[in-house]
Amino acid sequence: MKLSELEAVVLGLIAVDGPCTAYAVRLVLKKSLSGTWSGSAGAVYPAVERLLIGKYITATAASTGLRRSKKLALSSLGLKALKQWLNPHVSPLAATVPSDPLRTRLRFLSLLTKSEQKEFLDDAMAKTRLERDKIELDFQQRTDGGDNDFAVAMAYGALKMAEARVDMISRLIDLRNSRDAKA
Amino acid sequence: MKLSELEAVVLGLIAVDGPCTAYAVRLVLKKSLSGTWSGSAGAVYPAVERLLIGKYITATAASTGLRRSKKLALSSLGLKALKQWLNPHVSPLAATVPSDPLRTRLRFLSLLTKSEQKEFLDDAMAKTRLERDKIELDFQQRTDGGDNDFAVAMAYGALKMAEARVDMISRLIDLRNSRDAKA
DNA sequence: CCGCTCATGTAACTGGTTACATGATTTA
DNA sequence: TAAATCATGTAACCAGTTACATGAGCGG
Repeated sequence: MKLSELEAVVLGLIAVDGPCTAYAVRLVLKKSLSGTWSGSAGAVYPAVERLLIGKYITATAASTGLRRSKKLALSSLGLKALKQWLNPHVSPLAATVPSDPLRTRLRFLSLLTKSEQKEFLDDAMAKTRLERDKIELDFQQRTDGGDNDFAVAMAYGALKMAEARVDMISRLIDLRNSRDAKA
Repeated sequence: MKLSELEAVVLGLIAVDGPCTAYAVRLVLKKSLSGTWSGSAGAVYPAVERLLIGKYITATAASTGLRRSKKLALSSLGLKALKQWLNPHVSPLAATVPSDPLRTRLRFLSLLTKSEQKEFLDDAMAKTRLERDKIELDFQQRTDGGDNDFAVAMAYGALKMAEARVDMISRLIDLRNSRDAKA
């Protein structure tokens, strides 16, 4: 009854995006802006298999012509498991600040020379800005497109997070510039 | 020459915190505010072993009395590997917005009843606020304590990220409250 | 002397990655 | 008709988790 993060997301997608194929789930994961979800076959199909074994979902053959295909649907047990997973008591990890590989790397920047540090920070600035712009666009589209509150909130959260990263880098660059100016 | 995220962090800690024991590294990971790093023996010791095999670090026996202990030190090869790891070209993942288990869960909130949703959001609000306060304190301490720029920047980034999460939740709550008021 | 912390490890398990494989269908 | 995409899967590999084990030193 304890779902992995991927299992839960797959189950959740089957639940909210209606009965669908495993492939459809894969595509959603692949296209998600966050790089966390690879949506690789080697991850998704075994996860679906486990969900089937656990009776969290049911599969019905739905072949269009000769092409084999399975439509996956949520079971009542699956809904129960999902609600469990959503229970904050069960997933305390949802409370702690997520780790950020970029932030992690800052810790070790002192190992680089001054010019290497500058290079790193300039690159990070450019990339985080780019990312923020991409997400801002997505947020705008969802807002204008009248997506449901939750989807908009997710986009908003992602945007704020992207802005946090830009802030972090630009503040560091400014700080170092002012230090250099003084010296 | 391709380091896992954990291997790189272990290597980096050995590099910046001077020669130290594997246990010392474990403690740093355990105490880190972000829940990503468990610092479990089963992860750290094998990682150290791999770094030793790869000649990224060297070990010298440093037993105090009868207690066995190994001091780990960075090698020049290790420094090279770390610089590689810091190279943005090598770690593009550092550019994408990090995934957030809380944000992930928002996507599936529509499966809950209205009151369950409220419960979830209120709990999330309380917890993210608490987390933000904790991190704010840490940031203050580092600023006042004259920590180096990078450590302060990391704390700042973590704070901004915590604030982003609070924003995300509070905005969603407000939005739903105003919807309810209208209805 | 009992229990906690220091300090090291090991073994079983699990879940995700990479890469491969198959065959049907669509599109250029 | 060749290439891309739909749709399914499998197998080897790897790293991290959980849990266990050992033994020295230290504080109450």
